Amino acid sequence: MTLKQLAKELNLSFSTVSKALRDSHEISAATKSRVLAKAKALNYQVNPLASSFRKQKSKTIAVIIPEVVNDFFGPVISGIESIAQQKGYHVLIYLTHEDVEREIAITQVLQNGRVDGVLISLSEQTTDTTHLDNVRQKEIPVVYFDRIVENTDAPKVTTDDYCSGFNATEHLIQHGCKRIAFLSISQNLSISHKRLKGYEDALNKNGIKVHTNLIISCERDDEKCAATIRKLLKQKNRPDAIFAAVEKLALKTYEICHELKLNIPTDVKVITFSNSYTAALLNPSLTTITQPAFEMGNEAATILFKMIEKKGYQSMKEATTLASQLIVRSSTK
Amino acid sequence: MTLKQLAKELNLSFSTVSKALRDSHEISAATKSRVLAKAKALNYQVNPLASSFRKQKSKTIAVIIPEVVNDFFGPVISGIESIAQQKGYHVLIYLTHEDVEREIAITQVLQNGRVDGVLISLSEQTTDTTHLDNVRQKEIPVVYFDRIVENTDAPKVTTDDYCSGFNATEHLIQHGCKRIAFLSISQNLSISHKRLKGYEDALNKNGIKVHTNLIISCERDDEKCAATIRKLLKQKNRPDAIFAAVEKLALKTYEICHELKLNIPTDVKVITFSNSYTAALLNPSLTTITQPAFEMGNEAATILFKMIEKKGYQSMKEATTLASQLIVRSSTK
DNA sequence: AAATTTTTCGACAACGTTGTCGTAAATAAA
DNA sequence: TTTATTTACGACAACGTTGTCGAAAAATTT
Repeated sequence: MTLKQLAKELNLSFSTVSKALRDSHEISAATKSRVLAKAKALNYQVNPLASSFRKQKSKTIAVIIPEVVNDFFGPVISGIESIAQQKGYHVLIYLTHEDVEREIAITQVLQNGRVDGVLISLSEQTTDTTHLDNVRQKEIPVVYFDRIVENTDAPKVTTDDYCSGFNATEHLIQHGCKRIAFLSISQNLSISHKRLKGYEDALNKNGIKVHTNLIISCERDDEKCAATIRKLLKQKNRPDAIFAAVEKLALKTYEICHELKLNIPTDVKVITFSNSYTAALLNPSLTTITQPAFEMGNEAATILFKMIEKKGYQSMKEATTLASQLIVRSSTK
Repeated sequence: MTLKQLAKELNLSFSTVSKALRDSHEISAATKSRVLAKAKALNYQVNPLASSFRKQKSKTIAVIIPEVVNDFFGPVISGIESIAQQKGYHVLIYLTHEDVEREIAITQVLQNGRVDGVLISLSEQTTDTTHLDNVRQKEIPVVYFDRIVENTDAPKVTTDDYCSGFNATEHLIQHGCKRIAFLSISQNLSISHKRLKGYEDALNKNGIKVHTNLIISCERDDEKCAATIRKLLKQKNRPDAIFAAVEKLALKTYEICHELKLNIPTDVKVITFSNSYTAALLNPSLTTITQPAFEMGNEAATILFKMIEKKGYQSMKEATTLASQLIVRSSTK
């Protein structure tokens, strides 16, 4: 059932029918309702491929994320999707698997009208973002969230990573910790930087020297990761607290502590960034800095749609910061 | 940069250029390489909107799932996306939030060429699937996964829910349990049915009477859910084991047990379907039936692409069953 | 009643691509 | 050499929709 067929049924020109369906002021109320009724009766629906092609608007956005196998990106997607569904937009999802080459390949494919906007959380390998600047040059708005890049005038949505890092560290210090190790995954990510800066500043403020050998960047590989943590906790001068920048590292720490018969929190206190519901149920329950993941998706999508809908999106360069929550549980008591 | 502009640069007709780019046998090797070189030099990319429209193929599939905020659907998406990326397809994601009306609205939107295929895991409210039959009638293949519908000849991918239910129950019986409660969320879902059937058959086989008041279907609402479990565990004749059909209910059980000072596994043993990595780290570690989520996404996508690519997809009606894994931990020892 | 404006609709040309068909030129078969 | 066949390209018409423009008909103003 196409527009032309519908028009023939109605004895109207197809341009009239088209305008009637889109509630154009050029069409009388009488014919509008006649068209609408017939369209409903014959279950006519516009062909989105044709419509998108004609208008050069896809009514689709892309979400590019490293992976979706943790408790952070799931809610983020949910937050994005709820706004998109509201606005009548469709959501394409792409996973980079932390691979910058894939990230580049994906952005390449988006450059030609397939999407009207892009939401991205960078891969841990990404240092340069010309591939995203290329997208933006094609008038396709880009919003960064969580894993952002600093030196861009594109809008970004993050949580207050510096404050969270600072507060988490002070929390440990207040509970008597002197040798606090900082575990993160990638040196490239701005979130790692900021969390680390918060950590360092908190130590300095409290008169604790920053030991670079307590600042550890783990590999992606699960085994190497475990080995690093094991080595850290086995050394004579072992840290009395672990501050993990990502949940995975905290869970590995739990495993290793169990293996080495180290008690949490007596021997080692543990704090981590995490959005996992099960943190409260761990043994011992895990103190977390929990990010407002759903809200972050929501906020990023809202900004993106503003940019898509208004043309003056060039002006939108603000950085939005959402507050994370420090949830104190047994692992730091 | 369009095809026409590219053709003008090359002093060729745009149909020649089009054919050269798609490696048509009608074009000589010499001009092909000339075209390809120029296209690369000018960074020409086909307009996907135009191409899709012309061919009436979107190179896009839809994934419709209830939600993405648990450890099951995340890996499923990952499994789907990896195949799609391989095949050069794009993945649209839609969340029903367990709402059948939304599910219907979503399928409505997909009917007109926006996607070449659909992967779906039904909402817990869905009993009737004419909305998906409508999609299939429009020659758009549909593959069901995990939360499927029985009475359809569309392909379906599930895990061996009956066996898992049976084995989990026998596992509890072998550990001395007599009063095993079965907790699920929806009566509509075929997975719930099958898991329940496995539970019942295991009881019968072992000479244990099936008590209908131990078969409990929880509401979606978190509070009501907790109240139901609390009531169950507070009664004089309380069950000595909980078999949860979904992870959420097992975690709620943990919470309530903590609240009521009931010891797991001494007072109550707990087993659940779950894909959570943290199950091993809970207090006590949680015995799970773990589904091969990533593989399920992979398998479903593979079948869908076969149907999309071959025209003889009408013949594909098989049901694929993947094996789940019973991982015994402390909560049932 | 004439002139002007508004309302309401139809004709038509895009949007960029793909596939069919026609047709020269080049090659092969008669 | 003539005829048949293949090769290599161009012309052109779609695909279904939207937006511009023109023009009758109706309503309004002079």
